[in-house]
Parts: sequence; C-alpha cells; structure tokens
Amino acid sequence: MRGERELFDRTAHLFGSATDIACAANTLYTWAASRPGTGVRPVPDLQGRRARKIYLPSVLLNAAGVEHLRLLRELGAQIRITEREINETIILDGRLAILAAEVTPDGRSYTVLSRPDLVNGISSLFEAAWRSSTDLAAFETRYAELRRHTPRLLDLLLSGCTDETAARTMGVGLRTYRRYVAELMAALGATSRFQAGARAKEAGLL
Amino acid sequence: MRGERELFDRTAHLFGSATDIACAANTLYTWAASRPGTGVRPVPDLQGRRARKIYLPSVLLNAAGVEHLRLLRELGAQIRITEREINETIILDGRLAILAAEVTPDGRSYTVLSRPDLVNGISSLFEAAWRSSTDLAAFETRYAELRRHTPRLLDLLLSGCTDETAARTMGVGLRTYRRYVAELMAALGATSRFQAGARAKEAGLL
DNA sequence: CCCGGATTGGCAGGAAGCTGCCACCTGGCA
DNA sequence: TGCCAGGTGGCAGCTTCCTGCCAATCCGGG
Repeated sequence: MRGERELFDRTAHLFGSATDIACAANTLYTWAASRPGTGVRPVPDLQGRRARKIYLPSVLLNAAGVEHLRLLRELGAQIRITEREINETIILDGRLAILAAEVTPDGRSYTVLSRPDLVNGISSLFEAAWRSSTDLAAFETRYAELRRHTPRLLDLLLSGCTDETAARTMGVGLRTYRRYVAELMAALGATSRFQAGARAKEAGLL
Repeated sequence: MRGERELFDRTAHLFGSATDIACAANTLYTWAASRPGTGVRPVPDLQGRRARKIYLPSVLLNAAGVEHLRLLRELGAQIRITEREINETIILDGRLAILAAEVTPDGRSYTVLSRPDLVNGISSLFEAAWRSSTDLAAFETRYAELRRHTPRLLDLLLSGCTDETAARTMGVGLRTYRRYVAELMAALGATSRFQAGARAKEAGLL
C-alpha cells in the first residue's frame, strides 16, 4: 500500500471500530490520525477505548508537537517517549498490524498484516518497547528548557558555521552552546552531527 | 499559491506556450515538469524552444538524477551546475517569474510574479547565476567516481558511527574515507556535517 | 537574609575530523 | 618497456568538537 492517502482511505473504518490502539511513530506528520494538509489535525474520539502511543523525544522539540501530544493525552491516550529508534507501527486490537516502510518519492509505503502469528510477534515487540519507554510527563519538563533554544540552534547548525561563531551569535558561551547541541542530539537520538542533521530534517524541525 | 499540485494545475498552460524557460532548482523532485508520484516523470516537449536549467551538484549524486538530466539534455535543454546555493525560480519568456518559498507541512508555497520591473530584476539575477555556473558535461565525469561510493557513504554517515569504523566497514583507508566525505560535502555545498545531513535528506539521497 | 537547585561558562585534556604532502600501486597507452 | 594519470592511504599538524570538572551566578522558597 502506497502513500498516506491510500492508507487512510482503506483503514479509517478499522480505526473507528478498534478498541485497543497501539502506535509507535517517529514524527507527528504521519499516519491516518495526524495527516498533514490540515492545520488542526483530526483526532479520533477515544471514548471508552485504549490508545497507547510511543514517540521519539524529537516531537517535544517544537511547540506544535507538544501541543498535539497534550491534546491526545487529554482525550485519554497514554503517551510514552523512547530514546531508541523505533519503526513506525500500528497495532489494532492485537489482531491487525500496520508497518511503515521506506519513504519513496511518491510517499511512504505500508504493509498491513493480519496473520495471528505475525501480529502476535509484533505485539510482543511493541509491549517490550512500551515497557522500556518513559511516560510523557517525565520528559515534558526536561525538554521545556531545551525547546526554547532549539529554533535558533537549528538555524545556526544549518548555516554551517563553526560552534565558535554560532555561540557568539547566540550570545552564549562556547561550552553552553555545545551543551545545547549535545542535548539536541540526544533528543534526536543522534550520535553524529550528520545524523542529527538528517533526523532534524526528517522530524520536520528544519 | 500552496503545493505543487496547485502550481501545476494553474501554470501548465503557461509552460505549454512559453518559448524561453529559465529554471533554477535544488532537487529534481519539484516543479511542474518533474512532479513526484510518477515513476517516469512527464517531460515537456522542447521543440523549437529554449530551456535553461541550473541545478546543484547534488542531483549528480544518484543515478536517477543523472539519467533525468541526460534526458532533458537530449530533448534540447541547456543544463548547468552551480556550486552556490540558489533559490528555486522559474522565469517564462522574461515576463513571468515563479519563486518558491519555504516548505511547509502541506507542501511548498509559490509566488507568481508578472510585474515587469520585478521580473526584469529576477531575470538579471538568473542571468548572472547562469553565467557563473558550469556546463553539465564538465561535472558529469567528475562526479561519476564519487557517485559509486555515495550510497554506502551515506548509509555509514547516517548510522552515526565514527569515521574510523566507517572506513573499516568500507574496507578503505581512513584518509580515503575522509576524502570521500569531503567530496560529498562539497557536492552538497555543505560546510559542516550537520548541514550535509540536512541537505542529503533534502535532496532525497537518504 | 540565607539556602539549595539550576544554569552558565571557563578550562583542560582528549577524541574526532580536516587536509596538504608524498609515496605507492594500478591500468592504460605509446 | 617506459611513462603518465588517477585513485589510494599513511603521516603529520592543525582545527573543531566533546565532556568532566568546578567555580560563579541567578532565582525562588523558607
């Protein structure tokens, strides 16, 4: 299955009837429930249903992401954050799994699985990831500070200047600037600056 | 104007009638003539018309890009490469200019200008960029070698490992690996690895 | 007013990355 | 065979980046 649109059209009814939704996502700009193209994204009604979501810390780096997560939480979703890379996955009622594959020029492609053994395997992986991840609340405070610096930080990193000039531009010590960068990279789960650049772009922060 | 689709729908007839097309682009996956979504992109018929295009070297980093450029050239387009950053721009018959703006979640937005003074100013900027850029042929040979290494190189850079391990993985000396990286960065017009990562992502190389 | 926690930023030492230089292969080509 | 051109990779010296340590500073609560 290719492209968010097709996925959305063909699985909307499944989301409507599912009572247990488990979802792992890297960015907000994916999946049926949070399609780009609309300012305020449609959020499913979660009355009497269980929804669990795992995100990477990078969604906490911009205000819009935090806002969206808060909204989801108010609607009753359980949200956790993991620092380890995770494949985009949805599991519905432990009976249906949707896995995202590579992003191609014409959009991302998805695979929908319903074979019980496969879905069970994927479910157990999700459960493990869920157990090893941390509740949103714990991360919110930690990232509030970092989020303040992030926009300028990203601009400077993207400009390709040295840390020295970047620090001066921000009016901050070299040590502090590098601390910011290190924190940002941790939030992106990156261990090199190249990786950080690619992930920042991927996360839509640039 | 928002999104490639709208731009395409509303300007297709202009492209059809224009006899002098000047175009500066950063990637192949933009603009009406090369919309994503189709494997083989529709290429306009250039019979008896003048088409000039300026690209960044990064389009030469994957085989598909080279292929596309060759095709365009065979159709009669003049293609040049510039190493300096350039804003995406189209000028039709010196009378109409289309400028691309920021990429937003719902697609890129475009501005269409027809005021003669503005279009003249933009045209002269394009002419300057055209004069200072180099013909495709000169770059093709230079990048043929680099292109061979690029995929593995990008994988390794994206993995976040050190140059040392990356070099070992590639079965190549540290000095050579770093030479490759330096060449890649030059091709991307990047002066820091963070920038390189972001641009590689942007150029669709990851 | 003082205290404790948080943020800052200098310093130092080390790790990683960058690049000019040059010697060494290897594969054409006369 | 001799020569040339281009890719390779070690080395050295340099820059940039990373981080633990610690003192200085700021700020809200008691």
